[in-house]
Amino acid sequence: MYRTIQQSLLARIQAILLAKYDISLAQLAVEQPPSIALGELALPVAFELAKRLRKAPRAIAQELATELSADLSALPGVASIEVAGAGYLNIRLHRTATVLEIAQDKHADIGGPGFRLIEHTSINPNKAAHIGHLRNAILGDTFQRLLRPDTFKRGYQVGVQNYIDNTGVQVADVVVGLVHLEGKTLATTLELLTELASTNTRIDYYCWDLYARVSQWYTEVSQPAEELARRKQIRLDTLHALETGGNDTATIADLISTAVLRRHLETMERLSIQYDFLPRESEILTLHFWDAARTLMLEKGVLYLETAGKNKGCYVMRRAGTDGQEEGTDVPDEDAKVIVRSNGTVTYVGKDIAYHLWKFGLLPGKDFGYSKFHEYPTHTCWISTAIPSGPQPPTFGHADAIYNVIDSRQNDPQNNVVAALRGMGYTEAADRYTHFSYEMVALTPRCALDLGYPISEEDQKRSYIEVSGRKGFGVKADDLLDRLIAAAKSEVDTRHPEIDAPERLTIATQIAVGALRYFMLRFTRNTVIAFDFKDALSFEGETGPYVQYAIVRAANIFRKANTTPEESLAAIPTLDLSSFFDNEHGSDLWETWLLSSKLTLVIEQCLATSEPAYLAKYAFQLAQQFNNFYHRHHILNETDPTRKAILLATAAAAQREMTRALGYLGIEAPPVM
RNA sequence: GCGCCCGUAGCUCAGCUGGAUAGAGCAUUUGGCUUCGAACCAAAGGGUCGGAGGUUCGAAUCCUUCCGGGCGCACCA
Repeated sequence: MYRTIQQSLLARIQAILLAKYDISLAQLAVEQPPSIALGELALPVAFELAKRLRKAPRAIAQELATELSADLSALPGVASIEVAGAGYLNIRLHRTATVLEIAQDKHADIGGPGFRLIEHTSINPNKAAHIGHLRNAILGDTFQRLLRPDTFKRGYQVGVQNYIDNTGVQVADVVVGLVHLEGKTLATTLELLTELASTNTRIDYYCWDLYARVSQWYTEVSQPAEELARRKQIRLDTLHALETGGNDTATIADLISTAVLRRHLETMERLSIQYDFLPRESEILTLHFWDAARTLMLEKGVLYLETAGKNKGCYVMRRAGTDGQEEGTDVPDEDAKVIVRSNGTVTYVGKDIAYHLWKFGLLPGKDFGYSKFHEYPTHTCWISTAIPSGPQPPTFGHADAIYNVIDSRQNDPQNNVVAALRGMGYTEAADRYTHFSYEMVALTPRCALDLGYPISEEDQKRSYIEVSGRKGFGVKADDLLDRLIAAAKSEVDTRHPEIDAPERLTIATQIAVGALRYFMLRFTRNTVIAFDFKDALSFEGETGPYVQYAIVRAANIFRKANTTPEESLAAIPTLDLSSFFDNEHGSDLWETWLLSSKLTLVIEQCLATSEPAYLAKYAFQLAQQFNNFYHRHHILNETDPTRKAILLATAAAAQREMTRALGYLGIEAPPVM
């Protein structure tokens, strides 16, 4: 609702500026005054114009105010306009009219045409998911929820994919561990998988340790140089076998990576995170996506053969952010990015360029085969295959815009892919390519010590320490979630002994997920999260459970009052609201309504900046506002029936928007807690 | 050396495209459960917004520079 009023106001101002001063401003700032007593909206536009019109800001503001006030009927919801301070244009809303609109759930719509592809999670399938992967998946999933069509907004068509690098060195390393450290064959690997399944041992946890052992095995200082060289060669041979396919080594890799992938999907589903499609690198290789991309890149002159210098014999591309060499000079661009090695194999960036051309539907004659991989309650998750089989899915390529949730350490490679697209003349695709970048999750030294990792004195002085899958150093996603559930469970057990045990577990799980998802979303993307169990396990203050608790409190009121939020809101048009909002005394009620009406505005802000943290912040602020309201007004004891009905409706409006906001954050509100 | 990010209260972080007295949470101190549940609320203390210049009516926000920290810069993925 707030958004609607804002939009009509801005349109009106711009029309006036054009007519009166012949000025058109693309962007107009709108704020909220420091106190509600000054109004609901503030426009600093007069300051902006002061220079250009060579007039005092206050004088301009006065002119605009007069102009706007002349036809208030053109501004629905606006009660008055006045000049304040050094030249602010302060707008007061018609409170009761606005409350009526909010009660009827009128709000601006969000959405548009086009298909948007979001890639997130993308964990190498050779180890358990850790807290860094959680940040990625939670960011991506939340953003996807903000875009997707639902009952609140028209939204955008979206596809969610999780890229699986099943033929890379990381998987190869685990295969090296199985074959060369554990002495496994294809047959005994199968036995191992059944054994792990029967003893309820997680394959991803098993691989976590094995991967760390292999990494250590490659660099064992006690070994002679020849032995280490032999081990490195084993690694390269294994990687080569995976890329080629059609051998026992590749089959072992496929068994392991698929089993680990299934665990990842389970882990993420615990957090209500789901996918539509799992494109795998193995198909990008076997379906020769790169060949089509290379042809295209050569045609467009983006890719060229280097004939001299250190990259002689390689196909290279100008690196992102460099000017390259002058035309006609013979000096090789030493800084160029190698795409095809001198031995003819393609690098990671090359494969990524091919993959991204596919995403935009720009890779001629190439598509994945698809088959069903996993069934969610509401939809199917597909996986790439070399040969299509059975029923076929909706189209996943041909995106109009893409969002890649990938951590900031991948800035360079991502920029190279964009540079390739741009170089090929696909400027529109390049413009609609969003690297949804975020900083890593690291551990505080104290946390690392608590977990029993040896930390050097130097590291102990740092504010955080980077996690490392290679070293097996980090906090596993499922372990963290289990600890959160246990902590929430013990609270629920003591607070609600009357509830059945399974129900208590459900509630504890909802609280744990709420705490975890909120924790990962409350930081803005480019803040490094220094992870600490004390903060992550907290259910108080600025946390998910705080918001959940506010919703539960509201629910209790309606239950005891023997009514529903819907009924309470429906009663608003029948009430005489005037004496309750249109004075200073009614300001705290009004502020609750006003804040409740800002969800659309906040979502649009999140989408425009690719920053879900704003929504987390909003959910918390609204819960704070509600809790304050809750303590100030004892609704059930209220004797004036009109006042009681208005208080109930106020609680209902806040509860409705808190629930929605949490829904977009992927957090459910438990019935009790 | 080059590129990106960060530096705001004791700690962890917000502060949107420059705007009205710099805000939260945690921690500390204090007050509030016979009340719709205290996973809560209220209050207090606590900040030269890393330093220095500059642009502007106006800078935590933009520009320059310096200091401190992080992460990237392979014929690895």
